[in-house]
Amino acid sequence: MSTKYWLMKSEPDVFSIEMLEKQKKPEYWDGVRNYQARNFMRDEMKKGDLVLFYHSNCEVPGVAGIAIVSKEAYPDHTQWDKKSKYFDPKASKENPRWFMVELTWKETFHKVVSLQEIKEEKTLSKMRLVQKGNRLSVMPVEKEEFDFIKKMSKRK
DNA sequence: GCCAACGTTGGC
DNA sequence: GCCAACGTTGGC
Repeated sequence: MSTKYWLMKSEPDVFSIEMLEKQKKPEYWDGVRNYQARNFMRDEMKKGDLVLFYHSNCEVPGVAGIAIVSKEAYPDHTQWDKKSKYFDPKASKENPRWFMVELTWKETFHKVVSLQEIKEEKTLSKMRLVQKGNRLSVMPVEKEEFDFIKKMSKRK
């Protein structure tokens, strides 16, 4: 199996790449409540896949670093937790609806590759991220796009 | 904080 | 199964 590449969004106020780096342990990616995003995580994400860690809903939205999938999809426990904002009354233990993966920190970019810069690159114009109205929090990216963004993070 | 673009829900 | 109403995401 070859490595796949992904982009996952997180609000840095809630959870940032810096927090992932500091905690020195994997983070489970709970709270995904979108079927398309779930399917990507549950069906396609494999251990060792590489993830562009994207900061959304903040001053400079963009890719802030790289993480690696360290555990493949398993049921998201917050769906059964009545006190959680992610509680889903339609999910049962026998038939879980929502899944999550675990990510381990790999790299924090010296500078964030901003959404604005990404939009300016013709090479990246096919990314789902820059297409109109895209709100997916988990999406696949091409190896070429992944490598290109990594290269952009090293620019002056 | 605004609002466009979606996704989901529920009445019919 | 349609679609209006509502909720959410996320850039700005």
